[in-house]
Amino acid sequence: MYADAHMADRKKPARETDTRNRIVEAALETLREEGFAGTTARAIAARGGFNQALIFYHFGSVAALLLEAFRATSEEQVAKYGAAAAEVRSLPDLVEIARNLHEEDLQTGAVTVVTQLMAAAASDPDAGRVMLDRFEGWIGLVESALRGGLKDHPVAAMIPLREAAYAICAMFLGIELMSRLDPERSEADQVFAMMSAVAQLVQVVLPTLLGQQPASGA
Amino acid sequence: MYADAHMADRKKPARETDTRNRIVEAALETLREEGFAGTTARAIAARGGFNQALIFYHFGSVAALLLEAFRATSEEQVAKYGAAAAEVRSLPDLVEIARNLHEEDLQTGAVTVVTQLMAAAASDPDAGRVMLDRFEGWIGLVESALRGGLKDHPVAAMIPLREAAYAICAMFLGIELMSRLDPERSEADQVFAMMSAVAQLVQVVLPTLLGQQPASGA
DNA sequence: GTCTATACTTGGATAGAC
DNA sequence: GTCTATCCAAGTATAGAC
Repeated sequence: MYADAHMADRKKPARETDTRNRIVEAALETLREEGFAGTTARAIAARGGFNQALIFYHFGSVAALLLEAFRATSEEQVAKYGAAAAEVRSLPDLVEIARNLHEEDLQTGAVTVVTQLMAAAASDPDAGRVMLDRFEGWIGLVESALRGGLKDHPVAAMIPLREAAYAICAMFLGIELMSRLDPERSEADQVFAMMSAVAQLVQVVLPTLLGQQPASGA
Repeated sequence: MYADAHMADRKKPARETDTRNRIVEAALETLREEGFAGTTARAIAARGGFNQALIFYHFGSVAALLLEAFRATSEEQVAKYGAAAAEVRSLPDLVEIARNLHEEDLQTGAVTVVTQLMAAAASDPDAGRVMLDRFEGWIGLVESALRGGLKDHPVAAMIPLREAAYAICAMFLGIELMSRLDPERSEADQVFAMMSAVAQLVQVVLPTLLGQQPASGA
């Protein structure tokens, strides 16, 4: 057995081992560039410029490393976008955040990593459950953004926001999944424009028709 | 070189070789059950009860087989749901179709196959382009269903239906991707219920508010 | 903790008999 | 057109030196 250094590292709050982070970074990068199928121990090590054996010493297996990598990137992203989500006061605000995240993903592939790992986890029930658990952070983020955006808006009472958030997250993952396949990535922009139009419609037109003030924000 | 039997088989309209179909079926089944990572030549052959070498004789490579399998399942599904889509006269109709397709996917995994192949194609530009091309059939199907469902409906003129169809397809793929990870698959049902509510809202309430008759159907 | 070397396994692909 | 046998490349993982 190896030294079990990959277990319960949370005890060392100060100065997480540098190497672990390097490995996680290299894993994410590989996932982004090569896809799940190409994310092997050798490929990760080559990209990170360290030894392949380190992966097993620190994480025990490639699969365990990938789950850990997902946790890391997920926490980071949720923290990053959570602040923005808390500021959402209208649906167009939310669409704007989504558009930014999409724009960022074109560069960093942060969401691509999620879709790759989700697809991979489809054949591994244990990994699947872990992934889903950790994805809750995203759904919760969108749900609270919806609550912020639809404050005092009549539709907030008409549809379950948790499910709406789920659907929105799903749509976002699907868009990344599809748009990755297009080298030009031309269509996603128009899709976000369409969503903007819908958001405007719901935010402004609908309340007016109901004889209310349009909800604030926008 | 092998006999190039995998090229240009379209010339033989009558009685496509039996074996090819068996192989394609086995490939789809494997993709469904084992995921992309587990879909190897050996696994496919074992599942289909034929020899591994046949894959290379008939298709040249595993990757080529998978693209062909996607074409087959895609055409079949589009044909199957295209009829239903043509009958769509309201948004709730469309949601109902989506719900049925989801229900079917729980059994047959037809959509799971798509998500698996899309994720896999993310790291192969050529395959990606082919996948996207062939996925157009789905987008077109949803778009024409939208046109049918929103006939004489005011929002049809307010949002680009092509983009809306794209987003709906993306959402559907995302839902399958996510719900696959949950052994109970409990949440998707509620998500479809939510979409039903939204569809009703758009279909009935909105036109009424605008002083029109609600669009027919529903 | 990190490196070298290597054991072991699996997968893609082909040759050649039938 | 199908099967057996096999080659070779690539993957996971570990042992053991440093």
